Amino acid sequence: MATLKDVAKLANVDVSTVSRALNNTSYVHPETKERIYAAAKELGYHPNVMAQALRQGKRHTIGVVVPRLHLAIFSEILQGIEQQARDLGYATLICTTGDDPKVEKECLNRLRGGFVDGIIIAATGRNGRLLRDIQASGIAVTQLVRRQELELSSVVADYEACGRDAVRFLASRGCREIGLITGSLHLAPYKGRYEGYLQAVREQGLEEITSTCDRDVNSFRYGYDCANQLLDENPGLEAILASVDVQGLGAIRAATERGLKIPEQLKVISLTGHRVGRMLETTMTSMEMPAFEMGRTAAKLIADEVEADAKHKPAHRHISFAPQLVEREST
Amino acid sequence: MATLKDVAKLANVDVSTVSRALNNTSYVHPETKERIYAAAKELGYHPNVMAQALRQGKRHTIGVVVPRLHLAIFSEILQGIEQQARDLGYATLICTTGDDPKVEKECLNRLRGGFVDGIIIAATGRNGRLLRDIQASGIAVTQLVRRQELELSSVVADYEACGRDAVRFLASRGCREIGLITGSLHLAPYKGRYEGYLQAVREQGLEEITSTCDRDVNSFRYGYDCANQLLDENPGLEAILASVDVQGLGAIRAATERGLKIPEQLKVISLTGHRVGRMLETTMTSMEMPAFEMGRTAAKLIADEVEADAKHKPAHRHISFAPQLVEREST
DNA sequence: CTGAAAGCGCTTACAG
DNA sequence: CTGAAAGCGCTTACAG
Repeated sequence: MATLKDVAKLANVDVSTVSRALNNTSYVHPETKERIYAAAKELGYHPNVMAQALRQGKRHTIGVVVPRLHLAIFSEILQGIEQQARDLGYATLICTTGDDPKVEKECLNRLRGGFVDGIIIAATGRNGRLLRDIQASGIAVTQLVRRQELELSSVVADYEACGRDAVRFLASRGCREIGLITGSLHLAPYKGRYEGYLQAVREQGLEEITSTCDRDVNSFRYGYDCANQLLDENPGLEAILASVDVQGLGAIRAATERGLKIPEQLKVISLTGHRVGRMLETTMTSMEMPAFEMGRTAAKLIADEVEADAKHKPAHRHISFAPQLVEREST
Repeated sequence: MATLKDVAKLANVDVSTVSRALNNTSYVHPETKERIYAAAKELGYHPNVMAQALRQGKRHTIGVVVPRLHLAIFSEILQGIEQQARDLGYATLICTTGDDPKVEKECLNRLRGGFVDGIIIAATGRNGRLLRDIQASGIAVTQLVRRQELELSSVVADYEACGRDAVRFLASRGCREIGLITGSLHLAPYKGRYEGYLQAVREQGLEEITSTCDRDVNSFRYGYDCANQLLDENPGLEAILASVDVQGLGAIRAATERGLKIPEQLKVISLTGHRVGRMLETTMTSMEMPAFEMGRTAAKLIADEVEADAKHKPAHRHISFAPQLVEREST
């Protein structure tokens, strides 16, 4: 790799002049500039970004830490983050944790060591202290999807509304027995959906019917097993709310295998839609997430904070997006 | 952020001693070590990885450049890359290009400038020269899924076998009219699947029936439109081969809307399965990709090359994986 | 066992 | 308009 020094030698000037010419950071005699450009081109010079970063103290990079990418909403949110970040001149560095606190800790420690200016994270919730430390050490941190630390900025969806609106919608269609497939209430999105569900269920004078099981929660199988459990225990069940799309697929499959007609005998709604619902044989009614926008917003938040003067950093902000009920064939 | 210097001052030793103690790179008196550890802990010291990298010339980071993550096989392959990379002590930096050559170029130029030791890429094919330059400049490059440059290592699936095996399987079930939804033949995977299809179709004495359309190729809509086109033009069509899972979803939907029973009146196979087929109402027969293994292998390849002596770099290697036909309800 | 020095590749006051 | 020098935070021969 050619360095500034090589270019300087070839162009017969000092490295500082090369730096100024290439970065357009001060006037350089046009002829000199010419020579420098030619030399840089000839050598195929590319600046070493690590050296730049070390010198300038800015890395122009955002780290994103999410539990998983495959068949999850995070891969869609990431598109928004990446696009916005690119527009603002930032690169994006993605880490997945599989929701393992240890892996998450490793990721964070790697990132904090100079790799990034800011971190966007959908956290396990077990490294809150570390996250606050990182923020305190001068790296901007924004929570994504899961809001666990109130002192850190966050971009989330209104999960309570998801649960509430879905129940109200079903009630307006005459459903009285509505089951919810949920997950660990330690995770804010599951808790939120549950609370919204509960509120609407009570308000409608219905009974609470929920199910969890002992599997990877973001999976087809989780939805499948829970749906079967709900149907076994509630012969009169009229509708199932799945927390996420892949659970919804599992629920639909379970219903199909039992010979239940959707939506006549059973209605199904996904409370976290990310473009999957409309692709199915029986399309699935979903609370569609503004995932792309959420990603863009998180990236913007981080960039704003990074670029603010150290003296008046913006206060942390909590932003919540409203998902939208998109009615399809499963209801 | 605390630096080595801060720790040195607090522990009353030279920075070099701190470095040696923290990295266990030479004997340090136990008592001194103790003091240093304590000081590091007190200050919450974390090494600046950019400075380390600049000094050592190694970054312990692999860049991954893929067209997209959402609902695509790349998000599954990435799990393999990340896990293997982590096991080998590398971080992973992901960029998505949306298959836009310009964005790809930007990504590559950013990565080459010191961010990574190696790059794994599913390329657009329009930056071949740049990729060879990068490899020549000392950054290891491995192609993923799409093998376009024969001088660069690659990890791909046997796409010809996908097309061939699927046709043979259908022929053995008595199908005679088999349509293929394909994409740009400039991309190796599409070309491979098409050629395998063609070979088997001829060998079975059948007629070639293909379809493309003018949309984003990795989409539900692409599969939906092409399937409709195939069905319109070939009233006797017995089976559809979709290139990727989301196209398969589109094809199934198109068939359903026409009132065709799957598999009795129409069979559907996805030639690039990544765990979606088994989640459907009518589960989809697929050529399942060993995506996780492919990811692991690509990461291993890069790491091997990075760690080899500059003198005897391993020659480039082309590795091909055999997908597996998993029969489900759609055939 | 530990310190002083050089240097990774860059940027940026400071002179002139 | 340009050069010489200092320094970002680290590692690593070189002495002692």
